[in-house]
Amino acid sequence: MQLRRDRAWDLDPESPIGPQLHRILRERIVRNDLISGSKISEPEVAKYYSISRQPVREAFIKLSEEGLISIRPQRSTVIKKIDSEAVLQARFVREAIEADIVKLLATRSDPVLVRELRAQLAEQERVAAGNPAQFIRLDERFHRTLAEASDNAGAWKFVEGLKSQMDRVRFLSLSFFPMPKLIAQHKAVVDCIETGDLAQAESAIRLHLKEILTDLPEIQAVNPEFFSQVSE
Amino acid sequence: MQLRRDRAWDLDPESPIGPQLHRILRERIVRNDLISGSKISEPEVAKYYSISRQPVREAFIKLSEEGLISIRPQRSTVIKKIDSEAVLQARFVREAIEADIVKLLATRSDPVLVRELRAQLAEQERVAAGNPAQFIRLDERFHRTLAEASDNAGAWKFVEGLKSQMDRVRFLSLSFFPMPKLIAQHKAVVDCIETGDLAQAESAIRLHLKEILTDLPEIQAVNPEFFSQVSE
DNA sequence: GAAGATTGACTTGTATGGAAGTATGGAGCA
DNA sequence: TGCTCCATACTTCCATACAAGTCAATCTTC
Repeated sequence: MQLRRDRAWDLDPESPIGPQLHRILRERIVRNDLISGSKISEPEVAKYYSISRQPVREAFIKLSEEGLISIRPQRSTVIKKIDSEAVLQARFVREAIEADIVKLLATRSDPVLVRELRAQLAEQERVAAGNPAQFIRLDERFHRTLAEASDNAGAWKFVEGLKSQMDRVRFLSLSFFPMPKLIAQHKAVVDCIETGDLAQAESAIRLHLKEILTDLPEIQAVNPEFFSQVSE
Repeated sequence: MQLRRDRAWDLDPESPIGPQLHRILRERIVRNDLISGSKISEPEVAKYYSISRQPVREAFIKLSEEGLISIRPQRSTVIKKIDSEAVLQARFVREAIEADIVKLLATRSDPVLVRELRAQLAEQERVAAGNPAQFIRLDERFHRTLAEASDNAGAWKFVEGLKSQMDRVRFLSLSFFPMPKLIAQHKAVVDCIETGDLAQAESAIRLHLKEILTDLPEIQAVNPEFFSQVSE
């Protein structure tokens, strides 16, 4: 498969290799740098990164649990195509979690948090025009900030896992996705947190997280080769 | 450590050993069969089950991700004590997910599902008197049925991971936990699903999942040695 | 007797070799 | 030409060996 054409994905031989490799491979899969549907094998990756097969195997197992690859013993391991059903389920769970998080934040209405969020909003608007990839980073930071501010840092670990499924879709269509709209939705959430309006805050974040529902069919129609759906 | 005194926890050499061992060890930890705070090592477990270190290692990694053990490289691996903070966070996330699931089910109000749930309620009442451990199984089945009926089978995978933290607390005090009350709460949820009352359904499941909040302090006070809290 | 250095028995992380199963391509035959 | 069989090259899974770090007890030294 097309493992070559790497860039700065280097790993530090001083710290445990397995987890490092897991992050690297996940990133490459989510960004569609590693093409979905293609095969990938332990010795191949091991040789490429000049490490043994054991850490590779451990990374593979984690990727498999996230639903990004499919390990078929004695057959092969393939990078799964995007399963739109899995994306929808991840989105459902994520909406449920973040809705409760935002409700919690609205009951508190912490001024320090609001100021931090507004600073992030400004930064989002600054990069909104030109850099979609960078915006995705800022978006992740925004949602992580919400989770951690609710004293549920543990909750973010789950949301993070759910995001990888959704992010695969996003990276498919970096060009057309409506950053100004998303920023406005972020702003609505912050406003409701500030005013302490629970119901409005909840519906604002739920609306925001439903955005992908409208985009998904389009993106899937444009890039059918990246989705499993009926085929296979 | 006290790995001996096993019972029927045997593994099938025909199917992959790593995942099997993971389930077995998780079960033993959750049931406090393996004492929290004690050390556990790869070669020890490998020798006991007459397998190599490799599958054991894979099981350990998974347990570590669930927050049940703590792997300290070159030092040792210990079975984590119950972190009441982690329990609370798991509970929070679980409530959020299941609340949305039940809301979804109430909008549909599927008679077939309701009949299935009522059958489970009857079974719960049948064993309620004598067998707390069996009740926990039925309780898990009840909640899993809800998740799967919402066409979000994927969501259950997450709830399952969250449950392990909460179940550790439950197994600490099998004697005093109010099965009739819990069954009544289950029944309230089913009733609301049947009548299609979204708001009532949501508050019913949320109330049900808040039950552990009242029990946790008591249980922790009675069994302080199983909790981390202040000490380390 | 007390404090410090050292050796040895642990721990987990990584590397490598063998075993069992599967897919594939070519040879042989009808 | 088309089908069957078989050998070979893959794959993942498990076992074993080595490497590097940590901890504790013991021995030495003051």
